[in-house]
Amino acid sequence: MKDTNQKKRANGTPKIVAIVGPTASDKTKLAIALAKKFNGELISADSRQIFKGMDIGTNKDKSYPQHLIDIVNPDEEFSVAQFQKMAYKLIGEILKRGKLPILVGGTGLYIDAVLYGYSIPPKTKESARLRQELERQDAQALWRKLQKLDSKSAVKIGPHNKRRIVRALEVTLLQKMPFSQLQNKRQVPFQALIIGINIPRVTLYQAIGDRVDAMIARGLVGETEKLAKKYSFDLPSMSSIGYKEIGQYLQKQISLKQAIDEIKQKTRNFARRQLTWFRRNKEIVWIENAEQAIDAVAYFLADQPRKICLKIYGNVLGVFFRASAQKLAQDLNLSGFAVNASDQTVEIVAEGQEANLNKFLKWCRQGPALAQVDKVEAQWGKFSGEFSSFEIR
RNA sequence: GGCGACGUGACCGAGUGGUUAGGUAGAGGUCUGCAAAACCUCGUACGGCGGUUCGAGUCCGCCCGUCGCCU
Repeated sequence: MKDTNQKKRANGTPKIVAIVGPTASDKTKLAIALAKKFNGELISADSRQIFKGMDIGTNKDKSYPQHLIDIVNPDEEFSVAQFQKMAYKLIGEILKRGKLPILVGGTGLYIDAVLYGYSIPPKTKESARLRQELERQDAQALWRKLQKLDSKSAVKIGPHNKRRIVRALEVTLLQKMPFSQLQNKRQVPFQALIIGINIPRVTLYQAIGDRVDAMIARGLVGETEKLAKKYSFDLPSMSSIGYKEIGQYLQKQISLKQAIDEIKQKTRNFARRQLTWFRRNKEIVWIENAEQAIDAVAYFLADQPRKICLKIYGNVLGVFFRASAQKLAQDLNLSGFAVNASDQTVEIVAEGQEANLNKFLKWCRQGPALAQVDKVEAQWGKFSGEFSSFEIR
């Protein structure tokens, strides 16, 4: 099984898997299981587990090797761009070893930067100086400036979000191009399966509470005390959830119980933001348990034909949707059919190679020129082989 | 039993006759070099019944409830 997978991997576009989900959703546990099963190596995509010495509070799992953990000291600067660069290097090396790279983590920006090839304007001496200068001014003034130079970004960011206003201005001024136009994606030399862990909200919140209690039991206070001897709580690393609150406790500003409650609260808020981030990515395959994840990866690696059932909402009738879909389906070697449903939607069943089905799905989200697609419901299933061609019904 | 205070949305909490206080939690969203960050949006409540008034969370009466004090 492993051998044939690797052979196939060696031929077509290289494949990688990403595991995403909110904090406390047991991403790492799942990733380890997948790594063992599919001969993979783990690359952590976690903006806090990069720090040495911050183990308990960031919930590191050191029972299995993971790349990009413990790579900088808490007082060192680190950025998405660095992460992206290191991750690309590792992915290349792991593929060369004939193994499956598995990106696992809850830092959505890090994941997307790698998966979608963000090209991030570089940091230079000028940019650093400019940023310092901008940071001294007040948000309102900066926003008005941004409005003039890049109104699109200004609208998107809003007048209060100073951090992002500053960055947008910095890039716009230095690159002499609006920030909103510089957000390019590069073609990425691999194909990714993104698995999202889906847990009911109440279960997740329960797990967060339990995990924080466990951190305390494992000595989060001691760990924080040790770190506090070397590092200031003003550092980004030290103001992470957990360390910040325990820091306040150590400085006698709040009680231990207050600190614990606060950590749980902040972690819940954080988990919610992570979910918002991942939910908007329609490529994510949401799974409920390890078996589903293993299935999804097996299909992905095996290049076995699969089936997908689509329901397309929007202005999709009388716009040559079915005809265009048929043409593409034929090009992609898919079989199945497209039909206008009675509820003003188009329904499509297609079977074929998963990669092609994904291309097809991507196209359906846009539709032909005249169509306006609001929503596409997709359901994956097992290949049946019942269709000999792709027809319009 | 008597006297007094109080009763505001999930929680905290302002408001004493005439727009939606606010905060927290919650939910939704934004996101391209700090992202465990930063920011945005949403939520019509005033214990019940009756009265006064053009108009009541805000005044009056009764009832219910909570708390305190007294007997």
